[in-house]
Amino acid sequence: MQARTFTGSGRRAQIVTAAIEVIAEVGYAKASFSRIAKHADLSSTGMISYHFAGKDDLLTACVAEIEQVTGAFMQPRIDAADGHVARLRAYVESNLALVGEHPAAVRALIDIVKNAASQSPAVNGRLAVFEEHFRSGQAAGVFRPFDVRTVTIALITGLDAVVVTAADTAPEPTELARLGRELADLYVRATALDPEGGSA
Amino acid sequence: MQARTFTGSGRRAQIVTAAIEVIAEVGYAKASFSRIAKHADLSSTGMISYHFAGKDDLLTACVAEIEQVTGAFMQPRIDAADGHVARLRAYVESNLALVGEHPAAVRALIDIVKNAASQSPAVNGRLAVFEEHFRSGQAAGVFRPFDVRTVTIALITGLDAVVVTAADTAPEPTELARLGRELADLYVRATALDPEGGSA
Amino acid sequence: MQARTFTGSGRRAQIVTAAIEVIAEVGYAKASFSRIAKHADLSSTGMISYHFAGKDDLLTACVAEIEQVTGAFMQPRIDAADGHVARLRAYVESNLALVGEHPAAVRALIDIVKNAASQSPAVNGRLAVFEEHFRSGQAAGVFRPFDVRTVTIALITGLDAVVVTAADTAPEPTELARLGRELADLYVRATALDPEGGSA
Amino acid sequence: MQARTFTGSGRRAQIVTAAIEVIAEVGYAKASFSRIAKHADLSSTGMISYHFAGKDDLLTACVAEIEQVTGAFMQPRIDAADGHVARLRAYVESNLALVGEHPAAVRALIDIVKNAASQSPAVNGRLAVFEEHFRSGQAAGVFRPFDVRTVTIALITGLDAVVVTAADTAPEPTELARLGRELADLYVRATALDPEGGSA
DNA sequence: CATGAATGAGAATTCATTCAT
DNA sequence: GATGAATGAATTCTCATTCAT
Repeated sequence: MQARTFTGSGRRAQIVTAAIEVIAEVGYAKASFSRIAKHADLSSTGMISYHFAGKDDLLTACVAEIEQVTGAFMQPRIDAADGHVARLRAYVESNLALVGEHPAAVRALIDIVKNAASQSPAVNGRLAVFEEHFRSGQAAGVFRPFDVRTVTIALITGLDAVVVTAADTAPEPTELARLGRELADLYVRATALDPEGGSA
Repeated sequence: MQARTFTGSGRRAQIVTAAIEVIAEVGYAKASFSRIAKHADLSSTGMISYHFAGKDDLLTACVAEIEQVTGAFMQPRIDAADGHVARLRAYVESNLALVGEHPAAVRALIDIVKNAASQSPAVNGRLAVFEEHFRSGQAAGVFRPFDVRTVTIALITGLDAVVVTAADTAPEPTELARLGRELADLYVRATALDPEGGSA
Repeated sequence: MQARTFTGSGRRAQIVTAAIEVIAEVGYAKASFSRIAKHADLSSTGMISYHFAGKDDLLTACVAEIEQVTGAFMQPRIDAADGHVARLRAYVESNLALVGEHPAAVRALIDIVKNAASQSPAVNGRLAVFEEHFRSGQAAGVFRPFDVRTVTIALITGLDAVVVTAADTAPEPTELARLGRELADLYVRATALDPEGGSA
Repeated sequence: MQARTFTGSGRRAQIVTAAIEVIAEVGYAKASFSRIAKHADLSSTGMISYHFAGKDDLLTACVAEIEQVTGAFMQPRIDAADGHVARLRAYVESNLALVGEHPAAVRALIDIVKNAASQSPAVNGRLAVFEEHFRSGQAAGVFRPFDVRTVTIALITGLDAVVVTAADTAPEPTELARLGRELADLYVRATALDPEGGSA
């Protein structure tokens, strides 16, 4: 059922893997074809241009690959959670746990997202999932009424920033878990219904 | 009395202004000396190198200039607020309001911060102010106990992202005010003490 | 069998040749990538950067190429000479004869040597060969005892200067031969044992 | 009688002094107006262009100044020597002794001479003095007959090279004296008449 | 399919010189 | 006289892309 987001030929996969590692190491801005080719033990950058239509194409492939990997890690944890609030918490916590498993992928993804035009599909995809979650949660009466788009932007980028910070310092799994709980607490409180007995 | 944080000679100021506008327009990554020189009606990029020791120096000057401008707008509004919570709200709301006044400055600053090394003074300065505010608020018993650093990172970057989004769409002042209130609500709730009567 | 000290691909060789000629013409200091590219009919300096890691790399390749050429000319003449003194003479004379055969190579090499840091391998290599020759000659009792290093420096640079001067005026082979004899005489006398019957 | 080789106004002298020090430090090639201005505590390079017609003019002034200084040191020592051979020896030895007194001046002069066009007056001046000395010595029958020009070039540049090497290592005065004697020995032997009893 | 050489635009920086004040 | 801002050409190097083999 799963559409093949996979990178096709061996060469493509090899290049994508190298690109992700390079982006994670030196950042999006400095991830030139040269550097990626060198990292992938390719003798020339022509190779990359041959397999990808351009830098955007390569980046898209990287994002797809990363989402494959991160999805495989996070999705089961999110699915195991019951209810909108628990799923929000599971998202945040599994995202931080992910840092311990695939630090390069995480760092690369966030760096790409940060630098990509905000209209890019990758960015919008992540936003859309969150927005939908909040909207249905509001409909179900478990999230307070707030401007879904604005809150989504704030929370996702905040989460990204914490994840990047964590990835930079490579902390212990227990510390990652703590950060996840901290942030999940923050987000749950931020979106929770007002206490019912409140006079306001 | 105020030491001149101002950009010194006329030319320097002109270049800084142009640089800010260019960064706001095309982004940090593409803000080359060429582009800035063209924007500032300078005949050569050598001009810029003459007035600034390098790209870092120019960027630092830009940040200083922007902080001058934004501080002048936001500080009085923050100072007018009473108490930690109100000040947090004032910060968020005046930051959004600022978008209507100085969209280029806002966009440029955030782009610089995003791309600068996280150790840069500009970044750390903003974080430090927030952290201190949260810490004293916790001591005063108006914020719940949370990991100040983690929460600060999440909230500041979230705010930045909303601000950038707002700057991109150039909404009416009333819409900006609404966004400010939305986000302030979010942050106030996220950091508020638990209701005292709570059974949990 | 001889490992290829040769310049590898055709382009590299072409660039090295052009570089040597340019250095010979305008001197080390003014031998920019631009000039070399123009001389080699390359459309851009990027070409050179593509084939060589930097200016040092190109220069090293030039030196290797020149030493290849000059060695092929001088070595047989030196080897044909018998004894330390005759070999010293053969070195000096064949070096001046070389000017008639490869004036550009000779001029370029000396210019590079002059401007390179004195620690560069090219410089040290030439010195080492001479020093070893003097030392073994002293041990064999055919050269008087002198400070080998100091004398070597003086004689090599003196030889270089005469060679360059000769290269500048492009004299007849017979004139080159005469200059060679003159200088060889000078050096042989300078290093010869004192006459045995000398009272001093 | 001595024409005023002195640098005229205070500013000129200041610039010349700085230029000499900069050339001695970083070499002729990297001795830009910027660097010299900085070294001289001038706020702009325009100052230099104002006082000197161009780089050549400044260099000429440097050479004149250096020759003033070195002449003041060497000339008395040379004049004190009796006879052509002794004067040759005195020249060489005092030149090496000079390294201990004015290392910057020595280094700068040689660097300028090395890089200047061989037709420059500075270069020719030094050669002419030597040539004249050798010629009159030959006429007086104290030097053997040799090609004066060729030998002069070889010996002067050899001397320069040893001097530079010495200047780089900044040895003790006694070591400088030893080097001077070594080289003087070399040159005296190289130019000496054949032993009279020789059958040739 | 794959390669690696070629391309040409663009990057930041340094340079000697000029010129209005 | 003196200044320092301005100039524009030149420097090495990197970039993404193209193309013939």
